[in-house]
Amino acid sequence: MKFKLRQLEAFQAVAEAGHVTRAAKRMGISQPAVSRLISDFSRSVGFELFERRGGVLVPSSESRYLLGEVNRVLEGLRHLEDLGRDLTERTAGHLRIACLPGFATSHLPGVLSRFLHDRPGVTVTLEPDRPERILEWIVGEQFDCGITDGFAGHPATNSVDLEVRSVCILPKGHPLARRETIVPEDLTHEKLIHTRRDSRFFRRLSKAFADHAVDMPSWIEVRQFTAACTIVAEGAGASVVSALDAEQFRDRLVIRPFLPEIVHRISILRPATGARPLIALDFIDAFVQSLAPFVRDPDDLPAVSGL
Amino acid sequence: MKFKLRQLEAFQAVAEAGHVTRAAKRMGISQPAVSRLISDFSRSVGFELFERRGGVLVPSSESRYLLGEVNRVLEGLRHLEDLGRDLTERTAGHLRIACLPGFATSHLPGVLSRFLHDRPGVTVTLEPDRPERILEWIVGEQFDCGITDGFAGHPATNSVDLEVRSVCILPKGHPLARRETIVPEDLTHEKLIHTRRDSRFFRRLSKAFADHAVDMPSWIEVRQFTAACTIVAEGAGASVVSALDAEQFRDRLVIRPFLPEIVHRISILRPATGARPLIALDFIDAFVQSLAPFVRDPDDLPAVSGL
DNA sequence: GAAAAGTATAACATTGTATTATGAAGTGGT
DNA sequence: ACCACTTCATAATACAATGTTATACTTTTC
Repeated sequence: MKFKLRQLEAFQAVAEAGHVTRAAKRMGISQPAVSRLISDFSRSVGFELFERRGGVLVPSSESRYLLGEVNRVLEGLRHLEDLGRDLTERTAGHLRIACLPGFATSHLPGVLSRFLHDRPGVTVTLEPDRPERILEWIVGEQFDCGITDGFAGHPATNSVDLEVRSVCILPKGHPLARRETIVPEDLTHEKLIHTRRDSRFFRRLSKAFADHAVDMPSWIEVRQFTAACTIVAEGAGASVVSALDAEQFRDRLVIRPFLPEIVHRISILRPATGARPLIALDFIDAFVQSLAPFVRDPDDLPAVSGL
Repeated sequence: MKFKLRQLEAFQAVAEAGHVTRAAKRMGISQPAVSRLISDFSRSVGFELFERRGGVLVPSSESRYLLGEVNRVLEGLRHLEDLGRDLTERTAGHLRIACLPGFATSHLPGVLSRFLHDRPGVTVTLEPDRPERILEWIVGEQFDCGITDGFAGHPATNSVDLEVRSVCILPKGHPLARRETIVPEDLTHEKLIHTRRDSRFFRRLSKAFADHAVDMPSWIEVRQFTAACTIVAEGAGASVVSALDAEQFRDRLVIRPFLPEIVHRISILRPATGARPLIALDFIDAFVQSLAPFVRDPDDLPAVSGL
């Protein structure tokens, strides 16, 4: 005795409507179709489903028993279809993101909250850590998406790279703030805050000074751009940092373009093998878009589709 | 996006089996059929359901979300089918019985326990009351089945009547106990316990004495046969009662046939209009069968089918 | 690299689910 | 009690879903 879904729906509709005709109308099909569904169902269970009470059909004592269960099953199915739709539209699911600590506190929260706003069913795990651990996690498929920098490529990952512009930051009211753009020559007598000497960013910066044939000053060495921003915001020194990090301090310091252009390359990683959760691709796309104001060439953002 | 039941089943089967082929085997259909169900389902939800991991199919991160709900829905459906089967086989349902107080305590419990033994899903409401109330309840469709006596017929009810034999009961060791059968003449000098003078049974009994041209003695007037049985069982008097009630006291008194045959007519009622719960008809049938040893003509039990 | 296993696609048969047409049965008003 | 009206069931039939076998393609496995 195998129940057909359609029979259950017809059974429920008739039980609620009290008439075959009205049930048919509600289901959007013809009346004879409902008649047949009901009679087939009745034959398959072996007892009368309804009795007539002056015009209206009332569930028999047997089928009243069934009706409760039928309602539960059909409601479960409706939930299932909702969930299916949510997953299709990427408004449900789970997203695991590993990122550098800087992103977790500065840029990412805003992106995430906008991203989740239209996706009420989506939940997120956000794990800040060092680049090496991020790579491990992506390779091991513990996370759907990794945001890191200084990434040299790995066979078990796919990645998109973004080249974020760098800017010069100055304390408010600093004399150089009047300049439209800052060049190495302007900074020769400033107290310069910069990243560690073994970082790729430091090498690029010092090359810029060398190319301009000026000495590069040095005052404080920091590990993160955010630290440099904080110090400058306090009113001391000057620095060249990623436009992204500077943006968070926009109201506490002065931001000026720095020439020659120095880019800070960040990478967005995905496991090369395994599932490709669409929600993750959607997120990466949203993240890339959010960086548009800060990349070197905003008109040529990398495509996420091929990840 | 309307989910097909078969697609869900295939989805579940493949997720559990890890291979389309094995899922097909488990479902008892061909492999291409499952292939199509899966691909249709996948197209309807809009994302990949499975990814290959070295030969086995693993649910994608999206479909893992779905799988839990699918399992729940399908299990609910299986439950529903079980319930349908139980109702078909009349091993589930609810039975409302109204009966005379005598039945509720003596004969009925045994019948019910045997009836319910093979029907683990069936529940029963048993309500003992006076005949007038029983009729009311049946007419009002508050109960599926009424067991009463002195019933004169009612347009809103169907009934079967049973004529239960009467027997003479005597205290243990009573001189009359040696007789095979008892006739009115035997009782003329006994202390007779009988029902109320306005009862149909009393009139029949006194007519039996009159027909034999002997005086009918009178000692105690009771309302119920059970009361008469109890008194006789205590060792005092004699009585003529329904064989049914006497049976409950078989080990505490002596039972002898009484001639001429006096019958006690009991009626089993059902609402004429409204549902005909099959479980009720089954019960009535079982009840009638249980009375076979006590009716006047056991070979001619009334049919329940027409009720 | 070849054999084996697993899977997808195509062509077709069967069954389920819908349709319209129509007759039977029940309801309600004069 | 009759008649108009609504409601329901059945029949003939169209179409979609679901199953089949045959076969080619891909991936494992040795």
